[in-house]
Amino acid sequence: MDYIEILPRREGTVVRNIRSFSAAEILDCGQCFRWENTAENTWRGVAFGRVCTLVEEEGALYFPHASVEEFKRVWFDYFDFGRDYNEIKALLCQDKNAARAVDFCPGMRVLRQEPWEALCSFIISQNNNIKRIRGIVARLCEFFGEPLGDGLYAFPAPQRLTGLQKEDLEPLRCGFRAEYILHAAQMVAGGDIDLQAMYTMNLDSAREQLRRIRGVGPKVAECALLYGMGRVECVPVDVWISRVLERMYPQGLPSEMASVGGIAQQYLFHYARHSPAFAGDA
DNA sequence: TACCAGGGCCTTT
DNA sequence: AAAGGCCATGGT
Repeated sequence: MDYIEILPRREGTVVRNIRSFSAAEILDCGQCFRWENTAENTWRGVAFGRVCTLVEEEGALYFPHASVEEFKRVWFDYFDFGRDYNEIKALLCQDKNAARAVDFCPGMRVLRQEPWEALCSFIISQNNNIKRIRGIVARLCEFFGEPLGDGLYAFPAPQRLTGLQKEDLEPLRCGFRAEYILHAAQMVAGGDIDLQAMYTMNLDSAREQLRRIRGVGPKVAECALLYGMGRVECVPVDVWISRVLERMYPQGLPSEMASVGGIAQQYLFHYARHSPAFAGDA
């Protein structure tokens, strides 16, 4: 297990003995849409209604604006420090293909984002590219989220969006997704769907409930469960993963990986999109 | 069943 | 600079 050390600094918190962490791999891989590389080794983002600054140092991570208490309460779980990635990587690397992907991005992790933000973000993500998704999400937060200073905004709660008409979302320029967002907000705010319960409930029931939302198909439901509800056995299949499955796993992912299939998918997705080796190999 | 809407980014030409 | 491909879902 990674035993990370969490220590106060005069300003903020430093975390040492971190393995398996690369901010670029984690924050710029299409699993989240609100982090920016603001300076060398420095990233700034918003999650759980809080601004977070993160500096990658030699063998450590520095959170200049987070107290030890806030780190433990919010960011420890968000960055999934409670999970032993070394153990998972060891398991995945028994397979030759997965080992290549893990070697390509050994600092990858699956974030534990807020359920509503993940659901809403991945509704926006459908039939869309990462650049544009980031723009739409940014405008959604600017128009409807609580200001947090520094020109940053919280992700708007579903309650904030109920009662809006799709015309009200025109400034987001999200096209046909506007009515999907509003329908999702109504279902969640109205209690028709309990996102919190989806952390632990039967997986197929969760999938079924999510798919009652207009605009939520199998891919989006799987993304919401994986990135928003901590369901790491979920494997969203987009075109990239579909290529990976075709070429590397025509019989499907090995059953040994099933319990962490979503994490395996994260390595493989990044590998397929960015490795010249994958692109070059017909 | 097959096909298209919606729109902006990307790659190729 | 222009053209064409891409994308997840729902509706026709």
